[in-house]
Amino acid sequence: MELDMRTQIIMVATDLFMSQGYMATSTRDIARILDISQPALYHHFSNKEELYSEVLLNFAQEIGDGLTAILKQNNLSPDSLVEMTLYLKDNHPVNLSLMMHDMNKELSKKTHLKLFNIFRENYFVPFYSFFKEYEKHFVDGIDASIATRHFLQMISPYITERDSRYDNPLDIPTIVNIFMRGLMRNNT
Amino acid sequence: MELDMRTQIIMVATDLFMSQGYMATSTRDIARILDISQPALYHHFSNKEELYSEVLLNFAQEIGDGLTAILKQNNLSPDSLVEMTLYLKDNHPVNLSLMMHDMNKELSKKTHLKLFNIFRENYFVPFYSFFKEYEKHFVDGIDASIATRHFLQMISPYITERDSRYDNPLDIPTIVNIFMRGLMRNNT
DNA sequence: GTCTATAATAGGATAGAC
DNA sequence: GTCTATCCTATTATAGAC
Repeated sequence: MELDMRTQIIMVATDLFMSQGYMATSTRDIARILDISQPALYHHFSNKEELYSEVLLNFAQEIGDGLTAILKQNNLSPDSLVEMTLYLKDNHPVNLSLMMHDMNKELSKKTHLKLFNIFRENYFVPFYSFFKEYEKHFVDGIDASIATRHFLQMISPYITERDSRYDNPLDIPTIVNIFMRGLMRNNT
Repeated sequence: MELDMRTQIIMVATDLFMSQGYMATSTRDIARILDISQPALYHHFSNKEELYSEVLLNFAQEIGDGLTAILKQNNLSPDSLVEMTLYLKDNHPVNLSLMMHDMNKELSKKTHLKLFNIFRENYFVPFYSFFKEYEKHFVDGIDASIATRHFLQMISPYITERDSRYDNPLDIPTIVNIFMRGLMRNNT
């Protein structure tokens, strides 16, 4: 079964945008891989930004589904947080920091707002559900919402390509556990 | 007293590179602000990368001096960590994540290596000195070196321009305290 | 030491033929 | 729906006059 060109474009664009970022990925790069001309892209998408937006939309929804699945499978157990974060790392061809930077800086106001909500729904909400479960044990002044915001922000530099030279498979469990310990009132 | 052109160029370039990153800052932008022609830059620096390298060199040394001063002034008290981090935030016109990305991705191998060592000396070492002082109270498996590495990595997305809309003045103390609590064996 | 002119390259996007 | 040709703009960098 053949995929239609629009779908193929999105697949290739996802690969490139997610690994290199918005600016560093050119429409020519995308076209070359698909062996079509660069203007052909403009039949399927009105401009580069719209393509990027479409890519992020699909991508974020997949991630959201994955995170929610882990959450349900583990019944919100404490281990879920490490598992969800490892899932992020493994399934993100991307530098998450870079992606957030692109969303904030490289795109028009309108696209930004749309993607911000997609991000909220697919990244924020699953982690929020986790933290909500343990909220009652948090130190004073921290609620599930604050915890989620900080968790996603601090973890973002860890969500990056596998081949990074200064990478250690234990980094994710280490930092997630430090964060969780720091959050809880009694940790013996 | 007039500053020589080389110094002026570095000052302007620091502003732009540090706020926008390497790619998004053009040599034309820099020249326009100084009211000189773009090729004039090439009399003082052999290319854009060398200019960036020079900028980062000076900038990192200033940051290193500032951090070390706080450390000495506070006699390594526990508060030092929040103060040092706030100092970073206040004195970094920059997105620290973006700067690290540029160092890793946009520059030649040779420049990268040179800057990596500068970074180590001026960012890593001061924080390492702090963590070394409290190392004996850390949970098992964490030493000062690991703590420093994680601290800098997780804090990097917080070190960004002041005007960010999703910015809260309490964010730094909050995340720093969570990290520190998570690190220590006994936290009552 | 700074200028103008310009090369060389690359980017996004459009026009119009097929 | 895809192509070729092309436009417009922007980038880093060099040549050579002053």
